[in-house]
Amino acid sequence: MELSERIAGEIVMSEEPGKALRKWRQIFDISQKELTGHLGLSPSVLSDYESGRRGSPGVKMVQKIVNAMVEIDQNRGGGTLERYSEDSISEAIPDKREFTKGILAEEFIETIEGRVIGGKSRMRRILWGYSVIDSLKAITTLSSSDYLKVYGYSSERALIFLGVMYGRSPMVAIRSHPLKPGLVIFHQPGSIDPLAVELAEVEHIPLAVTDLPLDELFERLHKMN
Amino acid sequence: MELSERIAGEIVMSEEPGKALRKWRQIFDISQKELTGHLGLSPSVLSDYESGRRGSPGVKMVQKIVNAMVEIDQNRGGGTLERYSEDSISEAIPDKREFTKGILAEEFIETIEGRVIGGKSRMRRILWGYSVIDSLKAITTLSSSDYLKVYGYSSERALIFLGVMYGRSPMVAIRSHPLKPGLVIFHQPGSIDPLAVELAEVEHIPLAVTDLPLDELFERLHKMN
DNA sequence: CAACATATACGGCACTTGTCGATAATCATC
DNA sequence: GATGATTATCGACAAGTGCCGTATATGTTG
Repeated sequence: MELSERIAGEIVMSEEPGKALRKWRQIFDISQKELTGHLGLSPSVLSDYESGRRGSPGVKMVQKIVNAMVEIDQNRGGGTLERYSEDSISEAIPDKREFTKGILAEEFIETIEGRVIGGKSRMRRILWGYSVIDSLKAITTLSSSDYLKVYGYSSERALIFLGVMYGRSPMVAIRSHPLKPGLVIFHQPGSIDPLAVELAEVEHIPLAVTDLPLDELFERLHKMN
Repeated sequence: MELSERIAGEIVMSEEPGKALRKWRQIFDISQKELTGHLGLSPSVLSDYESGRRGSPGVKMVQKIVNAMVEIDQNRGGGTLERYSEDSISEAIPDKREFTKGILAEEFIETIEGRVIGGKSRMRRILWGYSVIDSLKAITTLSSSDYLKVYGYSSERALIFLGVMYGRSPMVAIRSHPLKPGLVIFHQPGSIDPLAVELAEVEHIPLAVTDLPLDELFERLHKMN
């Protein structure tokens, strides 16, 4: 899953590892000089690999190089990295934050005056952020790769769904998705499909409902920390 | 995406590549002897890598080894490979097949007397298999990693959902999942949620409904080729 | 516990990496 | 078309891989 592993894998399994190395260096837009500088090596080293004079670099070498590329990219603001992992933010996610310190699911629910309706077994989970999702916009405008972005840094977070009708679809989406949130909130749902509750139970994800007005909800979310 | 690349990536980026090598060899359940035999090498070679005497095998070495593991597994019937792409079959998927030659989505629909209700733009897609999914069982018994197994070798296949109520949840699941089918069929759905149709449209996945009795449906599926 | 299959350990040798530094070739671009 | 940055090429040498064969452990299982 790690991007660096994917890159490394591609390099290793490539016919000409040197070419693959170069490809990724260019994707990251880093010069041989900068890259080797970062590693305390002389530029000719990289050139030798890329051009194939050394045809089978050791895994430690590849490791160092890939890590260096990722680090350099990160120092620059992580542009490339992000382009290759998550996508640009869409309006389907009106709010999204990471906490500096964890907060118990229990407390989270309390703060937004939520009523727990399922997944009670894991109320003492620690959450590290939340994402607010406009259900309708999400399913109509988000691409599948966008879905990953719903989860920020940690998937141990609350997902708050707005505009929920029965709550069945969001829970099915969660069920079918490899990343699981630590808490699910429905904001002013129509009615609740028992299946939604059952899925929360099966996945051991606390599920709660809040009826706070939207602005009040955002208010309380922002005050959290 | 290639499993071999994922394995290679994991090996290369691992702290101890030797350990990772061993891990995968064991997952594939291949002895050092068999593996090295396949490569025309002596077993001590592998042992030396795995135990770390040679700490940084060259990429060509890793490549050879990973390829050998995959090949051996394939010669044996590809058990492990499959387990890592798809999982063991659950009753939520009563039927699932790969075709030997592709079939047009159009033809597929015709064969099962389907009525197209969305995603008409891509009727000439070629399908390479199908999976029948018992909707209720699927969402209640499949784990998220199981969901991958719905897709056999190719995601260019038809997904046939049984026991659909409105068709909303299956389409949302598809929407949120990175792998997309080439055709979606609902078997005797209750009513159809317009959103399901819209999603089919957005994803450019033909969506059709069939009212054939179940046994007749299976009959026709089996006759396909 | 034999007997067998499997895995580890290790000395040894040819060949390749890993690394430098210096020089030569490319490539923008002012 | 001269300047500066980027990449390519290459000889050199220490360190390490790639490979073998054999000897030794470490399991299994009849």
